[in-house]
Amino acid sequence: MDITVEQPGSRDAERADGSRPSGRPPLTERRKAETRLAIAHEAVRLFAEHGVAATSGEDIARAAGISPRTLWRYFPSKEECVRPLLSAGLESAARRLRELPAGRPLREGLQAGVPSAAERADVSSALLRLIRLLPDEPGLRAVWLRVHHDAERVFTEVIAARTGADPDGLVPRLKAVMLNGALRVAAEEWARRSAEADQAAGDEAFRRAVLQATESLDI
Amino acid sequence: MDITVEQPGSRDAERADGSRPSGRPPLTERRKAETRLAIAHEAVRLFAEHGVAATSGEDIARAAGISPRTLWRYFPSKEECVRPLLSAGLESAARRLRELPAGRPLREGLQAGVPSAAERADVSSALLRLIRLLPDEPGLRAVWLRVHHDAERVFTEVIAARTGADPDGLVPRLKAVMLNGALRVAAEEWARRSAEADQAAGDEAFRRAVLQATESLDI
DNA sequence: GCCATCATGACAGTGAGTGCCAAAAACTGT
DNA sequence: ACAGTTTTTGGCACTCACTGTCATGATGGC
Repeated sequence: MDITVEQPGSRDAERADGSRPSGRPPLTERRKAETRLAIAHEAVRLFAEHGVAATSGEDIARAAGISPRTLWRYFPSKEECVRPLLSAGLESAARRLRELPAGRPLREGLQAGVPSAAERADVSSALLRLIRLLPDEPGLRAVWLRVHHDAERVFTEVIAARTGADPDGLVPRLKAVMLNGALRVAAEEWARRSAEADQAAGDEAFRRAVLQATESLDI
Repeated sequence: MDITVEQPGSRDAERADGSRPSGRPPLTERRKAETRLAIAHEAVRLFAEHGVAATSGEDIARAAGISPRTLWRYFPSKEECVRPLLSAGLESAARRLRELPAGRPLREGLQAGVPSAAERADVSSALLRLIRLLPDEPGLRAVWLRVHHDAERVFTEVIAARTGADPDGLVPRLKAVMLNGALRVAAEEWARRSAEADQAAGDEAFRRAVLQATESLDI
């Protein structure tokens, strides 16, 4: 379910079966998730305004209203602060694919587009700004690549389950990685076209890329 | 030709037309390339023996017989020290694709396998050890991903030139990224099988992955 | 309201990475 | 071979990303 790697601050996320460890209050959990997202938004804003290099961890912490020590407990590096925004679309895509009725081609679960996948408008607009930062910011690009890399495992499992193939086999992994790369390009294209033209053009570009990829992969 | 990003220490690599800036002596150039590779080998050895976290930049510099300050001029981070090994195979693959006669399918330029692409036995064996470190070392995995990301541009151009498509268009980029991901999986599979079984098995796995990918991409 | 648990913050420390300048080495021409 | 120039290297001091540890405060269970 959860694509992001375990953060030191979220010691007890939900288990695979949905139960919570002892009696962990969802209130605290929710507040922590909000803090995570607030940090991400502030980080993107500062990165966009001054660049990554000129933004210190202390700056981000101050903007988010927490101490630097707490910031490092939420994220292992300042670049990683933007991860919640970058991974939102992929998590949503993975969820859709899992819930897709058997027999339907995977592309049906992927053509919803980025903005509807992000679900919240502020997330979507922050994501747009963020993706436009990627070409000039190698550190953020690295996070973008890592986020997608983390998603490969999930896609592999989904594809294997759907085609009845061995999840550790070569073909499902190959298709998953290729699909994943296509989703990355599609998202980048979405951001480019959304900024150049309008949102509809961005969505259209996303859909076209997904279709092209899923057809050639036959999924 | 050169996939690796420009390093601060190599201020004047060869130009695209093959000429050198003023009268830059190839002797110095060659010595620097040797130093780069020597650093890479020592870094892999130390990373494999003690782990990345327990290996300091000073350790690598001492093993390579240079000062720490010089090490940071050759590479921007200790993880990046392994880049020359990781990028060797991709550079070789890109070269093969460029030199492939027009009309031939791209897969013919890719099926040579990793070891022959690395050309030197010590590079190939170091690469094998290195790829086996990737699952446990997030920092090195990030370099692996970045190296492949850097190769995407080259593959895009090759594919666009071969199919007569617009190099800035969606389809060439899509195919390049997907092919690139497949090459990454193929190399990982090569390393796994080479260690589990023997070199022939590794080569076979590599070839199978490349064939599968190029066929579905129709290149 | 009391207790256990856990998130937060303050402080000090490590080490990666950089700017700056001086020394050394390599290349140029004569 | 030698002088002059350019380039590479090394030493030093510095910044800052990030961590271990402990004290403190907030939260939830009872």
